[in-house]
Amino acid sequence: MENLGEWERKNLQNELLKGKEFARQLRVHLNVRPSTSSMAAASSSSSYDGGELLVQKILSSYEKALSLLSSTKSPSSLNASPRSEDSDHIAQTNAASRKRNILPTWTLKFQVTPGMALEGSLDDGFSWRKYGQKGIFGAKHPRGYYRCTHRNLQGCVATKQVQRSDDDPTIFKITYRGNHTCSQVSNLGTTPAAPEFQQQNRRIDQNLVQSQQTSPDALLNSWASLRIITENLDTVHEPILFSPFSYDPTSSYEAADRIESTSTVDMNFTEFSPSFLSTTRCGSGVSYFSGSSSEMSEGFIGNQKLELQPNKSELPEIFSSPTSGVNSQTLGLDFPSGELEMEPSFTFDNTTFFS
DNA sequence: AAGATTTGACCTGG
DNA sequence: CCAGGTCAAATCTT
Repeated sequence: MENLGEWERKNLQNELLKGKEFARQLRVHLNVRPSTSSMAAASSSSSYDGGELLVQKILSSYEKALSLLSSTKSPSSLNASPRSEDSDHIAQTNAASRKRNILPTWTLKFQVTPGMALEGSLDDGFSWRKYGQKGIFGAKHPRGYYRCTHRNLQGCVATKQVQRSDDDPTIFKITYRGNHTCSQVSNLGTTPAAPEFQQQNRRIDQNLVQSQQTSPDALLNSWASLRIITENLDTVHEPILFSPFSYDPTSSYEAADRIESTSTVDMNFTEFSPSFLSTTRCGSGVSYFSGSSSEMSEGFIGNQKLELQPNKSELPEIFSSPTSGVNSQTLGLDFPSGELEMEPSFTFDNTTFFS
């Protein structure tokens, strides 16, 4: 029985402030972007402006979230979602169930390729501990329930549910609930990932390192692309930022006005497991994504391309632990300047996911 | 031995 | 009452 209300709120506020600050820094970086400025000024101006625009949106989102947060005192103020109005009348006798209502939720979809293992719970960079599995009415496959490993130690409330798709068994729907509030950041090679996955991790990490060291494009190729599908995004209508996993502990929270909205990210993983993301273990948040609302129907639809324009020096700062300068150690993702266009082509090689 | 997973029981909201 | 979510004892793994 934890009473995380105040604690949660504090954390949220802290992270929002951090995120805001980082966004500010990003803006500075964007404004003084050195290398590509002169030569590529003309060619990249549009994307550059887009970056500035993104920063502004991010900042305004943070402002909004912070003001929402500070305008109220009680933890229940987090329940600023549209649906909260419905639940306002609900008796607040049960903190747990109430907490359930206030946690931001979003959904990813993964497509796996048969043959390879699916250990690590589709390792998304966080360490999860399975606490339940249940058959779901009308679903062929059971749903797995995971919570953050550091739940007890750090009170991290993040949970996720993993369910294999009925129609396409290679597709997994992963629903994340709550942002990570734990602060552990692991280093390369010391990830608490699923043991049987570690050999694979090592290999992949090496690939990653090589990708980083050789060319950012290689990494991008590894990333392939991903596609975002959003669902139930009732309040947000413009794409802001997508980080598929746990890159960015500092920009991870969904804005308060978006709590309970759900976005779906579809991605295939080809030959490159996201386990390389284990370098950012349990930061303070998983991804933050939003997108224009689009109906969510079958498979991979409603593709919405996200354009990221990370700079070499900028991204690690965003996509790393907020607590310290572990950038180079965490991901060190070197994105080339310019557009990063993602489509679903990651492929998981896991089959024992629901063993 | 400690931590993770499994699994049936229990709890809660609709 | 039922489906979904969580708990916790038993079991497994390292």
